[in-house]
Amino acid sequence: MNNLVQIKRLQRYRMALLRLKNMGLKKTFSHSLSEETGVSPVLIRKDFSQFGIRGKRRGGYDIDSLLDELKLLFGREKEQNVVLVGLGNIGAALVKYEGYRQSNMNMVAVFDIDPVKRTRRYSVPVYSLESLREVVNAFDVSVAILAVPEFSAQETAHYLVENGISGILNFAPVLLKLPGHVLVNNINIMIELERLMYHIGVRTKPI
Amino acid sequence: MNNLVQIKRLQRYRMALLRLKNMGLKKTFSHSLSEETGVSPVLIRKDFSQFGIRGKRRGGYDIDSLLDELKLLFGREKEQNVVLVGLGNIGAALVKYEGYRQSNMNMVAVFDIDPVKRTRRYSVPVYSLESLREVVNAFDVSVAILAVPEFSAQETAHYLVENGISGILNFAPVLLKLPGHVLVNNINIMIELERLMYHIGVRTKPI
DNA sequence: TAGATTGTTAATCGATTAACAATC
DNA sequence: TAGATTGTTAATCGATTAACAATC
Repeated sequence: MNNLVQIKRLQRYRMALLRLKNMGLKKTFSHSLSEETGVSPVLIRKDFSQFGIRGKRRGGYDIDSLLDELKLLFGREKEQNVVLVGLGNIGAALVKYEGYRQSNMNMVAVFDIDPVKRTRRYSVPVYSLESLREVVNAFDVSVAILAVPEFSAQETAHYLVENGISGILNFAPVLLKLPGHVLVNNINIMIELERLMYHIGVRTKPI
Repeated sequence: MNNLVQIKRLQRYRMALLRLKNMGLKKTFSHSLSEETGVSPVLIRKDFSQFGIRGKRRGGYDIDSLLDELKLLFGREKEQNVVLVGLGNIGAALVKYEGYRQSNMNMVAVFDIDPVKRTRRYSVPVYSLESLREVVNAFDVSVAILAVPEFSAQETAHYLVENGISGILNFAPVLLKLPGHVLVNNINIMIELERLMYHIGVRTKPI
């Protein structure tokens, strides 16, 4: 099993389960989850089975316990701290975003080189990058959101890694070159739009 | 070949090529591109070959022509229009974002149900959702960015599809249920962070 | 020419599915 | 019990890699 792909599927199952729970359902079956997620029923059962999640032979899966097991699997019982670097358009939107609490995450600090931006008042303190190491140590941070301009992304990412960060959610539209032990997830809006357009185009293209 | 995965790789090659071009290089080789992207040299050559992109047996690939061919492949020579729906935190950041032009995309309109938000002045006009169909027809829009709150995402997405949208870049943290012909790309910040944390956690977990 | 690199065909590997046994 | 569903083992399928031929 390609673990990366499998983990993505597990996250997808969880989103579907939240939806079903929200609709007031208590239990579900591999075929219902399949309908919600587009993943085949066998594969769903196999994924669950491989992570030690068991259903009832005839009664399907209990939604609440499924969600609990997934939460456990993703280590979401204990709160995890993140930092944000860069207070531009996207950075500002990300500080104001309210969803962290709900996912048991906590944004403990924001960093920006611009002193003017550091005077802005958010629910999260804004520091100069010089304080990064201190914050990383104090709050045991291993993951950072990188939302700086393209031209400084590589340099800043490198600085983050030097100061103890080992996972980066990168919003800058560049391929970061970092030591092999560092994990990077890229969010690139243009690339996502482009891929949508490509697939739509191909589909509607005359033979 | 899983076309979805292959297309993602091609986009990745392009990002690497832009970096190399930026560094002043004129040509490259499958092994250099491999170093930049983490994809094996054979697979890179195979990908190019399958899309009819040819190198020189001994001289590698010309970066500019490679970029041209990829641009052509992704249909990026002709401008494509998109709309944005939802002017919340993320929506506001996305209107202000400057990268569309560069990718030969054009945001032609923003939609929000809140009349107060419609008075805000951006470089893009803000309308009520009632005008959606008109804009879609006038500007031949097939892709929309959805940045509305979670509770209204499903309903709004459905409305978009009813009015001619067939590709959605979804920022709302929900699994959208839409007709099979509609393509959805999800951008979910919490899920990305969570996956980073999972992989870091697994890696550092004691045996 | 020798060496380096592309491009392709065959082999391998891993992920998904089919078949079916287990059981509630 | 019969029927429905899970969970697993074996088969298939597709994607990646290995091997190598082509050629600049």
